[in-house]
Amino acid sequence: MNEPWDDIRAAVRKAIDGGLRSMGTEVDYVLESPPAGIADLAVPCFPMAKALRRPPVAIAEELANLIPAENMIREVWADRGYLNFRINDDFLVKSTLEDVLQRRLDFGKGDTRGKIVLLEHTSVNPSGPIHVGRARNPIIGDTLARCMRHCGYDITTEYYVNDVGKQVVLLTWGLENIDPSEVDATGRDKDDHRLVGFYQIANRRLEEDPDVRTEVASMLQRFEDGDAEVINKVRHTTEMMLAEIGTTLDTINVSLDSFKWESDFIVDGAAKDIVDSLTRVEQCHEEGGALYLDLNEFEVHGKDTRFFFTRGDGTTLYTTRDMAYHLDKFRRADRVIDVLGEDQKLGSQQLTIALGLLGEPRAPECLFYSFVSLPEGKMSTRKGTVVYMDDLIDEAETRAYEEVRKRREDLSEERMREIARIIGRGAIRHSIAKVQPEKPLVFHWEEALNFEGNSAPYLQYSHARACSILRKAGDYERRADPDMLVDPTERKLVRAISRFPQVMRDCGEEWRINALPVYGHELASTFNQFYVATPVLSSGKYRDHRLTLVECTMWVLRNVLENLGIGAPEEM
RNA sequence: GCCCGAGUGGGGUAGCUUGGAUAUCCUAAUAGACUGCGGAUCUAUUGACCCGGAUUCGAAUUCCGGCUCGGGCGCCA
Repeated sequence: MNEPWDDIRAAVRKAIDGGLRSMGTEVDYVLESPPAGIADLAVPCFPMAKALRRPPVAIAEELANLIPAENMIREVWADRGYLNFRINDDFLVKSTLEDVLQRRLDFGKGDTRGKIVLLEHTSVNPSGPIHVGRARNPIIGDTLARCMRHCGYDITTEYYVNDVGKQVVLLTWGLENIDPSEVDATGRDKDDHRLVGFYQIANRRLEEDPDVRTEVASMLQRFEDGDAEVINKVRHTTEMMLAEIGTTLDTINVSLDSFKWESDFIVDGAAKDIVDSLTRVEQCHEEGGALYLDLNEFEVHGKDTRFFFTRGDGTTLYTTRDMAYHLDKFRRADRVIDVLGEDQKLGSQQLTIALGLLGEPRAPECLFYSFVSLPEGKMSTRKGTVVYMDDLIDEAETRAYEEVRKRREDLSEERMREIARIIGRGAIRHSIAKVQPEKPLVFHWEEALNFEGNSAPYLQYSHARACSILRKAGDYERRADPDMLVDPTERKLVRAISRFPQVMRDCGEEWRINALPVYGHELASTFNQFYVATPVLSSGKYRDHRLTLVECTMWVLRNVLENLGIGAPEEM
């Protein structure tokens, strides 16, 4: 699908190529979008100077004289070594608006790719409620999945359920051995919040009491030996936790397409197969019964270059099972994407190298994010120094409710609650999605729950305002006549709309999802400028055209919100 | 100690992949606009590229060296 700007850029390139040919050369050049206001498109002529052995200023001037201002090009001029273009707005207005009217939420959608993508995200340990330290994972993962889907990829999202290992086993032990009266019951009435108290106490016992250590170790051993009783008990605990985590994720509009259980790779022998294969690799060595690969030649190391894949007792390790999981993923998909916390970087490198040694040519594509921390430091479920997602969501909804009640006394209680839910939840997703994943993020209540400026409510409000105009307008004829949309604010708005497809490509192809909130704010802001400057309903012969522009804006705003996983209420 | 990230106005943030013209936007502060199609709005002003070198006609962007912060360096997950 060709978007308006693709056609424009192609036409401009053709004209430049023609100009260069008349000069008797075919040098490479970059066609860039200069800072707003200077020009629409520009070619810096400095890099050509060497090849043409002429000063950049002269090159730009000669090219400007050689290229005619016709068709899509309205004006060509040279400025201090730049070749500048002003493009024909009329074409942009007509093609953009017609495109949006016709495709609505499919505007900017890419052609279907033949490839299947498996995107793993969230995969948090099911040992406690999800907290905001990990909040970036589901939000980044789900937003990326939405954007890539919009770009035409066939995406399946998957949660890898960590039901093997000390954490869940310890929790299961705690549920059986800790007297419920010992557990602090101040938490909320939700299983994950109830269970986490057992987990914290169990951790303390484990540190203090050697007998507990022995008991838990024996449970772990039985689990790894495939003891059905232990496995089922642990699975039961995990299922309880997972269901509640799912409920939390659901409130912020995140749903996973599938769940893969780590223990499956023990039960079906895939983890053992990995061990057998790795044993035959030349880098494999043994120490005290434990097996490891020496990754010296790959320059990947922690304390040393050894990467252990079994314990001395022959049981497998997390990364060993993760290898089995990745081979399974590669069987199911063409591309495998993992959204991971930055603490997984080393493990992920080791995993990729080990897979390579087994003859797997593909590697997972990883998106790492840094953790959200509190002003006083890192969050820890074990230590109880956390802000839970459920609490953050509640707080956001409460604050949103107060705002709605202030403004909309006419609405029913139920409707106010409903709108407050959409606004509060959206604000959380937006505040996380707008920051580049690798940037450190310190959690502040006021910032996460900011409803002004560059925030979800600002986008939602602009959308609701557009809906309101369209509601009041009733029937109108959809028209996209450039001669009737000549006001600078109208032209600016059309330009903002026309950029959406490019932004979506940036999000889906380059994984720059934070570009979407940035763009959304620009679009909403441009719409608000148009709104104060230009009457719509009472604008006589312009009415239909302006309503068409409002409708197109509404579709694109909704499209932005949809790809961010944020609700778009028609009133608020 | 070694490895990997991040440092942009008072606070937050975009731009960095592919060097280019006047560094984006929010917030804050100050001053203003509107009986309007919804004021969760709009306009104006103030204010920043961690430090030092190098490459270049040109560096927030590339390279080298520091500093500060986060993460990693388990026969944990």
